[in-house]
Amino acid sequence: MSPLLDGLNQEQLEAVTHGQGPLLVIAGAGSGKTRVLTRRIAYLIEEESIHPSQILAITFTNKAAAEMKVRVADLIGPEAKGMWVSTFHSACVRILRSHGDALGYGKNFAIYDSDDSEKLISLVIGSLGLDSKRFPARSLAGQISNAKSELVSPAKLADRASHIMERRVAEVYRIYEERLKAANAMDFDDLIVNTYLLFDEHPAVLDYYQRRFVHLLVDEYQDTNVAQNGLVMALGDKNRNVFVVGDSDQSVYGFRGADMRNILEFSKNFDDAKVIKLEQNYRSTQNILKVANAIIAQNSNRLEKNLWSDQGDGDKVKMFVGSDQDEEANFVATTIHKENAQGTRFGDMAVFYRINSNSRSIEEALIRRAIPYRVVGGTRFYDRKEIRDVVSYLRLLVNPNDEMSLRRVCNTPKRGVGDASVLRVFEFSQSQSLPAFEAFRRASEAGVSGRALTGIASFINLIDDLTKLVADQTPPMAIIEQFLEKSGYREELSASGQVDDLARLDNITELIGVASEHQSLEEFLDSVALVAQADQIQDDNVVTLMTVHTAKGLEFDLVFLTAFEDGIFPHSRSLYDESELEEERRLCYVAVTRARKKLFVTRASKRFVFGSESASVPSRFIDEFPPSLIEDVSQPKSYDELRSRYFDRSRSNDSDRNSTSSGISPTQLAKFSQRQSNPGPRLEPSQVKVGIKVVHGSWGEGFVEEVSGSGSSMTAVIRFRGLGAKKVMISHAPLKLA
DNA sequence: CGTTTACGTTTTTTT
DNA sequence: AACGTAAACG
Repeated sequence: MSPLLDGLNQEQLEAVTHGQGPLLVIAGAGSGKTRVLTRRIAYLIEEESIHPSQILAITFTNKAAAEMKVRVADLIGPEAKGMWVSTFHSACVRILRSHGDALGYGKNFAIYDSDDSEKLISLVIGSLGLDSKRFPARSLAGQISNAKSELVSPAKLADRASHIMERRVAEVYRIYEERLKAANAMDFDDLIVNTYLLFDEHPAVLDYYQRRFVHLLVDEYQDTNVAQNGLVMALGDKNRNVFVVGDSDQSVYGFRGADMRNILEFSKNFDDAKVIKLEQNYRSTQNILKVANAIIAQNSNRLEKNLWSDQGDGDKVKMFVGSDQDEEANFVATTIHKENAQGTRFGDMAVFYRINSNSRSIEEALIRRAIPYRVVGGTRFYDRKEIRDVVSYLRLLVNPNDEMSLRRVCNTPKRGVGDASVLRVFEFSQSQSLPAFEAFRRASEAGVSGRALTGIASFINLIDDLTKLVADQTPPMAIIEQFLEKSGYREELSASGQVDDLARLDNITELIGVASEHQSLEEFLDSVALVAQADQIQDDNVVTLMTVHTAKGLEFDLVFLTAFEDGIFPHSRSLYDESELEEERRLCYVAVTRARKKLFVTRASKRFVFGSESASVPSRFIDEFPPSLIEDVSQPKSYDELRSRYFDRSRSNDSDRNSTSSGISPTQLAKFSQRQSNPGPRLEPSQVKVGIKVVHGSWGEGFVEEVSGSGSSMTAVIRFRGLGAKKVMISHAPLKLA
């Protein structure tokens, strides 16, 4: 027997060796679906003589795609490189870059993220004279996105509208689409929708891809939306070799249009589809699984299945209630510390929360205990102002009519181009049907004069100069360098001398580092546009903090599920809608099933929400945990524990920070965690000696005054100029030799 | 045109 | 509490 099939159970084997035709794999949490997918691909190539280029595999994140490629290559060798393994969005970009012109888009179209599209929608709302209170951009962006993900065009939405408000939404949608097209830009949803339309309207293109992709494999099928499902159906229509894997119990993206029906009705779309259920869990202890099963059993809208494991019972789920969020966070940090002392790697522990804002108190507690961690998600690196500025410039060099980028940077750095002038230029562009950049060139005709006109002229010169570099195929990293010099952007930041601005320069340096890994500007920009939060996860032995959504697909020995309170988890917006509550419950199921060995569920009796303190009620889901599988660990059990709590508190209060009560300032926190997420060349613990001069990424130069501990837990007291002495963890802090 | 100030809004979750 | 936008001032 081929080694490809070693160690597979009966169902896994059946899935991997499935012949032709559609197959639905219902894969419970931890049932080895990644394994099945990779083996399946390898099997197709090795045993069924399918060429790698004939395979299209869709994963949920770019990181998962990269990993899958590596795993398949491990099995069958480097020829796996020719496969398309990517997310829906990446695959669509690839298709649209080569065939999107058939839809009237240039090949150099820009990709708008949700920020860009919300701002553009906001402009449209303004241009229609609508009241931004009654028509919030955010809400409209959501409605438009939902329409798109269900393949509803502006015209259809207008037809369907029964109320004046809805007609307005449809109108905004229509004009938004026009503006996108004029800017030669697509938003995230367009990438999917336009690929769908491309196939729908151009049978020859569809035919080409149908012939090319003999086998389709799609992971996380429960999280596909109508448009994505339509794409799969279209592509798979010819060969019908559609292999989808999913678990409707883990569908947690309903809010962005994901539709469980795609998986529930797969067998209707393909009436000859074979269905295989994977129910043996290889990940968690029995107790954890029993809890998970009990929770998800409360949902009515689901396919029955029962996960089982032949592993031992393991620990009970430990519950902790703190008096407030700090006590809760302290418990988490203390427990992590203890578990680490007993041999669990930091990298095998994770802290989950329902909403990003809950990371704050946890971070503070971890910093106090000098525990290395990384926050995944939250404010993304690519959402930082300086990064967006640079990226906008780069986008303009590829597509000068990218309206949102033009608006963002035509006065960055300051050139005296104010709102009024920008408005004139864009009105001129629209009234004369001129491409946006052309309107900038003819700004004087648009009625711009004086300082603003000079500013625009120098802006255009800058873009023209930089565009020449692109034409000469200058590497992206060199283009950024040139931009920083010629535009005066670097000078503006370094001249200000503000700590924040220096941190921004660091971020840009980091962006240059990422850019250096890319050959062409276009390719670099595509990768920037499509990074997922989960793509930032890397294995370097630190505790991972993230939302439950981001944690989907991951696993850890030890998991903390925090802020488990009604209104937070389940979220207050879903309390009164049964189907939304079911989605929250699935989310809870996802959280619980991430844990291999130990699960801690924590909450606080009161917590700060919107800056004021409010009482918290335990999550209603707690009642669904089988009582016999819960252990309450709230009461401090030993003198040691009491003492360590006291110790933590007092230390947090008498720190030498000159800031106010609440400990760590948000900007410090941001810098700290951002540093975590992007490790650069660091100072080795062994290099640190009392008396040496070092440079800290955010705090500048300082002298080492004291050193204690060793290896990864080594700490030093460093005196920074103007800031006093700080205690830092060497392996954790952004330190370099001065 | 740009900076400062006041007020209102925010927190679901993300490609 | 923190951030962004709208209004007021220089």
